[in-house]
Amino acid sequence: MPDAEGHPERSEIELGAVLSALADPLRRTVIRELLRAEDDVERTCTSFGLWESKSTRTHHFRVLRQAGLVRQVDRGNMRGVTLRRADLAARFPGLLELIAGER
Amino acid sequence: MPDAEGHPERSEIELGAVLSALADPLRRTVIRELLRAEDDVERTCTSFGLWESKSTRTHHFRVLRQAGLVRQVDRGNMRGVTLRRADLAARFPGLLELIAGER
DNA sequence: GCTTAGGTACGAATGTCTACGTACCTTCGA
DNA sequence: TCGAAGGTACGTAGACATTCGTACCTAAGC
Repeated sequence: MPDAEGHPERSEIELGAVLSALADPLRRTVIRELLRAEDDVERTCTSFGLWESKSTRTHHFRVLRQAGLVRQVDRGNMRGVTLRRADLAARFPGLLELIAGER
Repeated sequence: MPDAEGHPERSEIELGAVLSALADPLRRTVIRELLRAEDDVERTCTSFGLWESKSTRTHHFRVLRQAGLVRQVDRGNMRGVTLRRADLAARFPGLLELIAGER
């Protein structure tokens, strides 16, 4: 279980990193998907639609994780992905609504 | 007066372009400066602090303009820079507050 | 007319992002 | 035990971003 780490604390989440992460349309799609689900559902990385290759996916989820947008828990076999809804709402109020409202 | 154009309409302002533009700390600084001023003050490009070279500045202001964040009017000699406050507030409510609240 | 200040355009160098293949790891199910 | 599924790590290739220098333009002031 290599680096399941790289999660910043709530107070360490930086606006620049968040905006950079959200600048990519693929990553915005992932966040929008997570926002659509009511509560903080845990999803697998593959469950978001099969665009791109495995390694590319890993890359994008690492960016999201390191920026503080999602949390990934190691389930051995797989990785549970959850949106850090409360942290983001507290740190950057209005941000998630902005993403949710796209398109 | 080369391309003083490249301003998207309000409805054409895309979230992706806006987020990309705001991902850069220099450009966020410019927007924050503009937000600090009460009304839609027209400022020159040079008035934001003298970081970097002239051509780099031009580049960053072009990104901001093409993303729809600022408006640049040709005053012959200089270029008046204004924040597209109303357009942004209408299209992406909460966005500007997010930028203003940084740091 | 000349100079200066504020800007743009273009090209080049450098750097960062994105995407991919390959190899490898871990668990679940046959 | 042997796949197969879900992921990571690493290296690499191509695309895009950032920065700069240089040349050029326009209006204002002398």
